[in-house]
Amino acid sequence: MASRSQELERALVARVGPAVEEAFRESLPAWFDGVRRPMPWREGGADGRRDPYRVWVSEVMLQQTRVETATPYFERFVEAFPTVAALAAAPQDRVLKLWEGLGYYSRARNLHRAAGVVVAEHGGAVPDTEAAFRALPGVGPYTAAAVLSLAFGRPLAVLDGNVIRVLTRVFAVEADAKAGPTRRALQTLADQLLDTDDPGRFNEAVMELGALLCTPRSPNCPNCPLNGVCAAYAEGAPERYPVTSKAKPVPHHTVVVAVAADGAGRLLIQRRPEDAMLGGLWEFPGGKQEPGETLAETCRREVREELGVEVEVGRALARVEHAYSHFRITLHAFRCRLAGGEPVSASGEPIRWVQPESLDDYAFPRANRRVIEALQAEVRQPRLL
DNA sequence: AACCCGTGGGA
DNA sequence: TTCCCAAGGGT
Repeated sequence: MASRSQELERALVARVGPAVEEAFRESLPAWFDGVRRPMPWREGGADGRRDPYRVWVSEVMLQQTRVETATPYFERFVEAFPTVAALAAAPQDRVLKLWEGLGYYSRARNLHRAAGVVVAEHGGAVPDTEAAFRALPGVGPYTAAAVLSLAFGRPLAVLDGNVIRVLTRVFAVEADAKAGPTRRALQTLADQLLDTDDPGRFNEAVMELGALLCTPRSPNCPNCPLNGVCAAYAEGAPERYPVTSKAKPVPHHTVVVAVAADGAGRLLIQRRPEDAMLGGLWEFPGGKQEPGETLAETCRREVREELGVEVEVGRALARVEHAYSHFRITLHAFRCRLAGGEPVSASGEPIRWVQPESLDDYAFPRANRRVIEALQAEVRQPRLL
């Protein structure tokens, strides 16, 4: 009894004939050479080869992130940490500060950890075999195939969102593109199509096609080098693919944070646990409003629970709407004053009193950064009451 | 397998 | 405004 992925695999691979192979291995790379966008991690060194470390950093930053968004982060990051050894030697706070605003912060923590492993176990050289590189934290099937093909010429086909979109269209795949069996079948298909003479060029060509022409909403089929072999184009409705299940509704929470100052005007911040969401970043103490609570009550309870001290809640400082990956919040920030006692973190995480100007030295999540912006705007234009 | 994990931009 | 989703990985 064949599994669903095996059945789909056979059906797809059976459709790979000379015309399809020529389209993917000749027409597509030729098109790519003409439109290839310059990117800082695409520059080769004196020997014409790319620095595996820079390719690696770029691929991690590009996970679920647009090229335009990642590019300035990449420039600053490799400037600060030019080598694996430099990254491994850096304190995590500094790594997270350079990642601030890019999101999915476990990527930064894992990359930092992985750099330590590369130094400790591979003499600082990025592993050039699939098994060794894949074993590093934060390196999954996509990143392994991307780095090893682009930097070392290994014959591994990438399967990312672009490739999934291109393949499900060319082959008119009706199955749920995100489901495991479908992904496995598409990986096999990509492996089959891969041009082993220049895997890096092939992989980048498919991804560039997905980014520039075979886009989710309104694909530019008339200019596509694959339109002669594309089933979705022949059907006349390429945007119907890939087929995916509907996203489930996201919950909404009301969150309150305390911007508490001491006599010297310093503000109280705390670091989030490493294994939590936004792990390792700093924030103002606070938390979710519970049913029946006023905002001030939430503020007092959260500070009491987290730091063991009472606060007097002052006036509202900011109201921030923010969407995370799987829920939304409305965040209310209040000026607060400690009513006595020294705050002690109940979770054991570091807390710190810092001058408002020094807040820029710490990595904060976006919503907290909005609160800081409101704080700084107030300094420039003080309230008169 | 299903869920968790950020953010910004475009339609 | 709301929704989608972008060079995914971990659990």
